[in-house]
Amino acid sequence: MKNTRLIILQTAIEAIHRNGYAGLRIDKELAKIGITKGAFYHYFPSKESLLIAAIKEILGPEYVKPWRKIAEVENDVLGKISILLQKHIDQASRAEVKYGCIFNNLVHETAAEIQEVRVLLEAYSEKAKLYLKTALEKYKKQIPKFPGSAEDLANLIFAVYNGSNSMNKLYQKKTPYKKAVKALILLLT
Amino acid sequence: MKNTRLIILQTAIEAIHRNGYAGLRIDKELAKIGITKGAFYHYFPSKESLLIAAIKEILGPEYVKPWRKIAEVENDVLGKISILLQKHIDQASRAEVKYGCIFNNLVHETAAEIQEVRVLLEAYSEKAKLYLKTALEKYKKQIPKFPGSAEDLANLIFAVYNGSNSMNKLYQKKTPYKKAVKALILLLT
DNA sequence: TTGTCAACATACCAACTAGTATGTATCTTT
DNA sequence: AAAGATACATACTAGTTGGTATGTTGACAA
Repeated sequence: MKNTRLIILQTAIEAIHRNGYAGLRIDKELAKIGITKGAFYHYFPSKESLLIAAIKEILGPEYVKPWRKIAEVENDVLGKISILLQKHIDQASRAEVKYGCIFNNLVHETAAEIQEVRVLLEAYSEKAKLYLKTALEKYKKQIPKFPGSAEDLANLIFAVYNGSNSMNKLYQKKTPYKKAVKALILLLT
Repeated sequence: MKNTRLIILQTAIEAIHRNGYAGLRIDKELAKIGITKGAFYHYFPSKESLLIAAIKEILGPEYVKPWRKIAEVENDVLGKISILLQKHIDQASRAEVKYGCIFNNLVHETAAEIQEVRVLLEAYSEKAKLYLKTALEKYKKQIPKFPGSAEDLANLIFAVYNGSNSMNKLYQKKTPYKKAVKALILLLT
């Protein structure tokens, strides 16, 4: 079983990560895989449908995953959040620092242009933020330093998380974002 | 005096704001202005040189400006920073919420692709961050709640500032970022 | 055995797009 | 006033790119 469709999806995701969706050249990726346009248009009616499938089947769920785990945590929420924020960058390969988080990149590139994609990305992002908010509410006592609502704090953490993408891409190194996370945790503990 | 060059720059900036640099179609913008390719290539040797000129002459200085003012402030740094972060979104037009901050957009779009542009953007960003850091160091006593270094805090504030762009574009509204800023200020006062 | 359909391959196109080659009118300098 | 330099206009090209129309092959159902 070859599962050509999945191979197309994965190859496309890698390419989008490097060059963005607009920069994705279908022909070239197909040539790399060793198949032709016939195969591609057999599985996907258009380039845009490929993007939507990639988000729905792979990128969206992957983005939400670590945040869902936060909601399942029982103790030391702050420590777990800290680790999540750190991991986001520590585990990032050189390519990921250079090219950024593909989910966030797509927000920047397509949100203003393709409504359907924006709505999709928003849904996954909201889902992730809700997990975070839930965790923060559940263990509010563990964060005595913060006087505001879990909603506000969740948005702050998310802003930093999103900001990391800009900082990594711009500076091509991890230190600025690391310092930001350090400062945030310092303020909360 | 017509100053065709400046008109090209401003028109291009608007178009880049809407469609990104890759999405900028030189011909179409020239048609809008009512000039031809002869004029364009008289002033700019290439599309890329147009981008670089736009950053050096307009976008870079504009980006740094509010941060320089922060460094000149004498009292209530935190209040001034809060206002800066708020203004960033309060004064933003609907178009700016939809299309995001053009400077930050360029970071996302071109940093990984065009080294020269990345280095330029990094320089302006560093300049702005240095102003912020200087102000924070100068009036450290005004922020007793923060135990870390001015460097770390400056990076946190910048991460939030950068994150705003993602949040606005994704949610197409100002509230999530506003909540994030609210939480940050709450933590610092 | 024949018909159907999924899973591709081949060949082609129409539209676009940055950039170039060349021409020309006006302005400036000498 | 002659000689450039400046500020454009016109016309064209070479390379790309998403998408389509059509053909082929093998599996499987009837």
